[in-house]
Amino acid sequence: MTRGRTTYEHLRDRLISGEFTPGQRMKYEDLRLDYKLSVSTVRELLFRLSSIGLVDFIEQRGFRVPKETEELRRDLAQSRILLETEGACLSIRYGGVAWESRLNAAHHELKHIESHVSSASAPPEELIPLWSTAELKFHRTLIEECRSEVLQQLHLQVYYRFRQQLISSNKHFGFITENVDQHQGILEAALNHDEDLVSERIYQHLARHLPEHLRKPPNTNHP
Amino acid sequence: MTRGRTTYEHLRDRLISGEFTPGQRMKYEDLRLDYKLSVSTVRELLFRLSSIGLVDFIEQRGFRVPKETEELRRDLAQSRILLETEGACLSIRYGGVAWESRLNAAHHELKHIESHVSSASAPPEELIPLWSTAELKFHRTLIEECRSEVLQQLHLQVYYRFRQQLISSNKHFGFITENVDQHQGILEAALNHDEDLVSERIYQHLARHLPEHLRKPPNTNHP
DNA sequence: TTTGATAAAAATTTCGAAATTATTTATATT
DNA sequence: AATATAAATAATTTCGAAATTTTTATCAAA
Repeated sequence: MTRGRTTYEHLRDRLISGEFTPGQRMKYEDLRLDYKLSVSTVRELLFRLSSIGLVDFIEQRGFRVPKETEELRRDLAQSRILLETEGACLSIRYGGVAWESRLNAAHHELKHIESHVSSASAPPEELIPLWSTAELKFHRTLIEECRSEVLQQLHLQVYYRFRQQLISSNKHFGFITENVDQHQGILEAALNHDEDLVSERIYQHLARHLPEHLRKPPNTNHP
Repeated sequence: MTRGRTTYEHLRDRLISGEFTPGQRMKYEDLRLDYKLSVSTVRELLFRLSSIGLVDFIEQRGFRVPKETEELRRDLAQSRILLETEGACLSIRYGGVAWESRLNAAHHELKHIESHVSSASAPPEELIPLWSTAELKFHRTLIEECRSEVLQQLHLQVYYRFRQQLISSNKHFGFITENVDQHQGILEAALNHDEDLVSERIYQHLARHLPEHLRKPPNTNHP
């Protein structure tokens, strides 16, 4: 494994766990010192990160952590709904028992972590990365049998950016108690092969990030 | 404007006009000589290109022009349908007269070029870039009032990759006579604010890239 | 002839500095 | 005091070469 790759992933995780302030400049010099790399390598890494939207690049004035805006959060939530409902419905259609079993496993893992988070008075800091990983895994598994690499790639991008937007605004890193039931609900609908219900529940899962006038259930893609 | 930027765009256009063979290696040395740049700069450009999927990057073995596969073409067509129908329907809902007028203009431009292409016995080589630009413009205008920056970004990525897949397989660079009527049909449905019909026609426009068993009209998102 | 090891060549990755451009600070003018 | 200009500083962009890794070529053994 190259140093570029490992550093890339490390930096990516820092970016989605809110270690940088929105709007902050990502200076080559700082990162060069952090990771003991040359500027060119740092620049290259930042380009890779910008390709999934985790940093913004502006010609001749470098890289910045994206600003947090209500608008972008809404946009990302809406895009997630579009991609995830489509992906989930296709997975229900094409996925077999093996998939259902993997989805079950991913949910079990997630539920386990969420129960720990919920029971504590304050969400314990050290569970953040664990929960993040498990939540991503669950949502990725949900769409993984859609038979569209492109859809899955796009979804991953949007998911990362969405998480990044939540992390620094929400002190609870995007976790709310409702999540537990919502994840459960999505799982059950998927196992029942109910495409409409899955769509509906994915929508409800993300609806709180939409403005009031958009908070009506979308008409399903798959009657 | 930096040299990086101009070269980036030049290279992007070469990639979507089929100047490179699918599977071909993008060697630093070759490009360095072509553009009189250093390797690091070339590498950086390739990373930027890979971020929109126009070249594939593999750790430790550089960049390649993506292979052409039936599968990927189908995937990209399907993804375009998803994004473009959603974007078009939202644009119909939110866009005003100004948008309709811009869409009309974009279509007029496209139609003009397409009439030239159709009348000729063989599609004239020099019209390829003109047609490409006009087609992109039309489809981008179609979704530009959807109020989702993210959706538009994703669509652009998918569009570029789709075009790249078509170019080298099809000697006619993706142009067929049916396009003329199809574009006309999409325009008319949009101007009539008929979301279902727009979805249906966008679908038909791209359906020939789908395998037989998927060639039924999708159930509309917006009853 | 094929297989597999070894050496040579070619390509990729990383570096640190030079050149360019933006930003800040200081100075002068209205 | 406010604005504009100029110098100083800081950051970005580009370079070309060194270090590493992969690929290709060569040759001996089965």
